[in-house]
Amino acid sequence: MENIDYAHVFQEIADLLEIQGANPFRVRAYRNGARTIETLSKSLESVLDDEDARLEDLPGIGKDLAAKIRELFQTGQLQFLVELRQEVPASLIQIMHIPGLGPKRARQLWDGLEITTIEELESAARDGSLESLPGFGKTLEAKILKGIEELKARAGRFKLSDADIYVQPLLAYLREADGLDHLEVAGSYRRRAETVGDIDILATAGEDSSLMEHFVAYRDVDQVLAKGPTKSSIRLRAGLQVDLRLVPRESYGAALVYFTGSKAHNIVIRGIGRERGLKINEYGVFRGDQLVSGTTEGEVFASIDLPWIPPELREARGEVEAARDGRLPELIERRMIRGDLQMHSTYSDGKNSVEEMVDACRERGYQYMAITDHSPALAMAGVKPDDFRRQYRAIDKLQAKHDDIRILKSAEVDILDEGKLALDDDLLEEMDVVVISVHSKFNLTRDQMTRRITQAMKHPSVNILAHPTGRLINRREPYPVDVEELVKVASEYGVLLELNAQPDRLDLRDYHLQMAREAGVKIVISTDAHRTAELDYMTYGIEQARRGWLEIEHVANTQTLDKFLKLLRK
DNA sequence: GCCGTTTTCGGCCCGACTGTTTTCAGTCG
Repeated sequence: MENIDYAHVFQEIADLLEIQGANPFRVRAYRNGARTIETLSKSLESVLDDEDARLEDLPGIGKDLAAKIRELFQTGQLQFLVELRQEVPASLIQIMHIPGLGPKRARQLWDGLEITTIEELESAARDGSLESLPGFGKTLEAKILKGIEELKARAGRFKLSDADIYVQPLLAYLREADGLDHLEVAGSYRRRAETVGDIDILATAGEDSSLMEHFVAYRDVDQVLAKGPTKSSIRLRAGLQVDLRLVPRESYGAALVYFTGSKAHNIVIRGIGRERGLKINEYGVFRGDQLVSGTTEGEVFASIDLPWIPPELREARGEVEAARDGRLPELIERRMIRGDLQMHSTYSDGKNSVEEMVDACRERGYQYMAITDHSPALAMAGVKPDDFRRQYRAIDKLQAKHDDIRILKSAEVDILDEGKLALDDDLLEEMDVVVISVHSKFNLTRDQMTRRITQAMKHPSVNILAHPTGRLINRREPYPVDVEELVKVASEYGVLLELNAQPDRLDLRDYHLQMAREAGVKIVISTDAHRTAELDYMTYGIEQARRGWLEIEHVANTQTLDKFLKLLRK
């Protein structure tokens, strides 16, 4: 089991206890334990193996949770959870994923109307019987129906970062198989799409290879869905379906193109082949019955006179035409990043001190960084103006110790009603860079929200608009906002737009980035790290930037410190 | 359920917002 699987068990317990009406601090204890496990830099099972390490030394893990971890490790299940599921229908947890419904209302639905599933909830909302429950009115009913729609639309999709957690160990395991020569993940995972449905792995191997046997014997298999000589499917315990295809060596490139997709991209490619009398499929490129190429991807593209196209671009958004005309972008790479412009410290809701964040950025070879703690408008997380000034003095002292990195004084300032900012102008003027973002009142109309944000962008101190659409992947839709208008105002006023690299956010999205690129608006890729390890989310930002066609010149934090500062309007 | 100590138990984040209500409960961050 991976760390995230242990974390999920504790989250489920927390959810079920919450519905039961348990002591809220007990619930939180399970959630804290889950968070500790999820953010652990090493595997929980390696802690179990290590004689010098004790589970109980991990923050939030006491005697009880440690015992539960050991039980899970040894038996693969947890008696306590089994019993809990008999008391509370686990399907109620799904109901709590609908915005507006929490543990109390889930309990109310169960007690009052015997609703335990999304389907039952939907029909009760449709026939109006929900309104018979105290506290449920027409507005909430409509909100629930909308929430169910959105939940259905994303059913079964995994965030890319979650898929990585399962796919990487599986790949390492598969590479141990005898007689293997090529192994690669295709599909939306390879295109680095923000969510993935299932995982397609392609391989080539010798005739006596153990690969297929090895695959279905993987330790995390929940069910073997199909097993054949050239294709097998498994479902992992996490619910992720993985297909493994064994293809002939001479077809490997063609299969990789075919299974990497996207479907729309493949249609364009096949169309060009057909114009030239070629048939392109997963087995190769054919003229009549004659196989003409297909061993590598490069060969397949070359057969229709195209250069190799990076997988991130294969979305039929103009990449084939660009390839044909020799204007494929030279996509940005991780090593080009020289700074990170959004991160938090213990002054607000970050887990590491300013000094620890500075050291972590130096370790990553950055030339500059910005500490962007929250303004006071965000409940609990906010830093008061005096404390910002205290932080800036601390930064001065820290800066004196390091000449290899510039620590920019900053803040993530809340955009309030009507586009006002949550900090006073004189404090904003003391900052080296001002980052703004929306964290409240998401239910404005599109026009109101767009006006609110553009108004804030026009403030003369503002430099960067962070996570411009506010979406949380698989959890919350973006608030309604006209991104095209944001891009236009950014261009007029010299505001940079953020690509937030948190795997939950990835905001702006790939096609917005393409839009910004066209408009000449520079992008800042920031991790929004709340602990040092999250600085490595930069990779997820880079991948989305590549999907958005961004090159080095389009990304402000690829520039040297001097050039970056010149990009900030003053 | 965890933590830290006061070593045996009390404290654990809390304010904004929403939709419902008519003074507040539930959700959210």
